[in-house]
Amino acid sequence: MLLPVPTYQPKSACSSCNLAEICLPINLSEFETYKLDELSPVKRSFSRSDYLYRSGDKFRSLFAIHSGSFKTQILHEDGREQVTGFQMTGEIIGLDAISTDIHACEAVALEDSVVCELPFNKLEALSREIPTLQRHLHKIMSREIVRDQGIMLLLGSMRAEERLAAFLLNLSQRFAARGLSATQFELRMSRQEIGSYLGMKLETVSRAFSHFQAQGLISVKVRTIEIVNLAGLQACLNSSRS
Amino acid sequence: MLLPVPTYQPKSACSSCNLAEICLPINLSEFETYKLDELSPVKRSFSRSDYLYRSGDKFRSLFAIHSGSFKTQILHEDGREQVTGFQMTGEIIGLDAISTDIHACEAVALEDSVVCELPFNKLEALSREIPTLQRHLHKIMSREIVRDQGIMLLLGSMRAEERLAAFLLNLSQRFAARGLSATQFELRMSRQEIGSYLGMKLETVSRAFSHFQAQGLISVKVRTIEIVNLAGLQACLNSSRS
DNA sequence: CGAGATTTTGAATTGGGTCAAGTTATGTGG
DNA sequence: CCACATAACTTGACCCAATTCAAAATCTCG
Repeated sequence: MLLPVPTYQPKSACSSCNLAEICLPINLSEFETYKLDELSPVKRSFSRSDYLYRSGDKFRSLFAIHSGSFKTQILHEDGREQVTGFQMTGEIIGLDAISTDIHACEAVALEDSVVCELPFNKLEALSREIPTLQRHLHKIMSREIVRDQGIMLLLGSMRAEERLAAFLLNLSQRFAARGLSATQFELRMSRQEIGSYLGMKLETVSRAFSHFQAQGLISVKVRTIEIVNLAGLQACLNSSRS
Repeated sequence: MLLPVPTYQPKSACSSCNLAEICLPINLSEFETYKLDELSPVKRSFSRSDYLYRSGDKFRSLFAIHSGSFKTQILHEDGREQVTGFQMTGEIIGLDAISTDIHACEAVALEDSVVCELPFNKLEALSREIPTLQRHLHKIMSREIVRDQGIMLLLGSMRAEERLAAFLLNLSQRFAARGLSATQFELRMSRQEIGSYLGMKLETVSRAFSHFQAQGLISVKVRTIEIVNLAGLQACLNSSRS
């Protein structure tokens, strides 16, 4: 299976980079990287508030975010909706649709973004040939499960300010992992969207921001955030009672 | 790849039954079923409150619940803990551990139970050979993601009684899928555990049960539940405002 | 520049949490 | 099998964090 293929230049700069998620690097041999081009991923561009997919759409592909960011949200019959995640460069979305072949949630661009479309049947075929890729895919899915369970913990047992602190610290880590500042960043989402994600009302989000600022933990100017006292913000989290 | 192997009697009655989850049936050819025996799954028994695995344990296997039921819960550093799910016969647990090779949560038997241990590296090897199994595994993982996101919706946007109604209706469906009564069942978990799962205090769970009973929706005798008015309970769910 | 959207802040309200007491179940040892 | 101890559950009264409603301030973008 491991035929040696000497020198190799990727046909598309994209195929490997997209599966090499920032937080979960994948190391492939040259031959495997070569095989990966069979995916022939297609890049697609989106403007702010464009839908990448909608609830009910037929599932064909996973999407690797090449640049920009998205939110995913589920819609309940009765109109209730909830943001289930914010995804940024290097992250994979669409995993929820594998289960039924229908997208269970919808993905909306939070800014101008580019995604790389990864046809799922090709991904499955390739991961049968490349065990490293197979394991990688499993880890990506499992990591999503762990992430979701972390949100369940947050929603089920934290108070409003703890949730926001956890949210900001998570963003901070993710920006840092991408080589951006861990302490200064621009929020791409509204208070309403943050609130939906964290299970609280937008007013509560706003108040929590103001309170953190008053405590000297952060500096807020609408969507521009600076974490002034990172340790202090972390301390917020550990101050639980129950 | 699809060599015909005529008549076949499963060596162990277990290998196929465990992957053929009740809610997600898998259809394999005889040869594939034969191959599946390479998993050589081992059955293990647990008494009530035994740990199947603990947080931090090295990951080696997934577990198919053969009989009985479990709860999974995550422990936060600060002592906070949250039940992330209740699993019953036919369901697979341990998916969270694939991500890091370390179990992120712990699984505790709610009653005397038997599980089937499925070594994950064998499962991966087999799913490279049996595309149907590969797809099945992906669907199982994806379904867990969808389930978790459903809980996020529940925790983030439902009121206490809606949560309990959703919980009871979910249990009802799962019992029905197993050929048991959809309207009469025994809870295997305490009020405390239900509360942890639903993000509310045990007193609130108890009050919600009492209120449903007062409304004539259910009949509660501690852990014995009868759903008297199923439609009424469903109506509870759709009575949202936001 | 101006209109609509987003955010902030205040005041009043309330759902669920907390604390506490009493009741009912469960399980163990005699 | 019963008695007792302990755990689990229910109910009440009070309280507080977060929601709701409202209005003003600020931002965004055509």
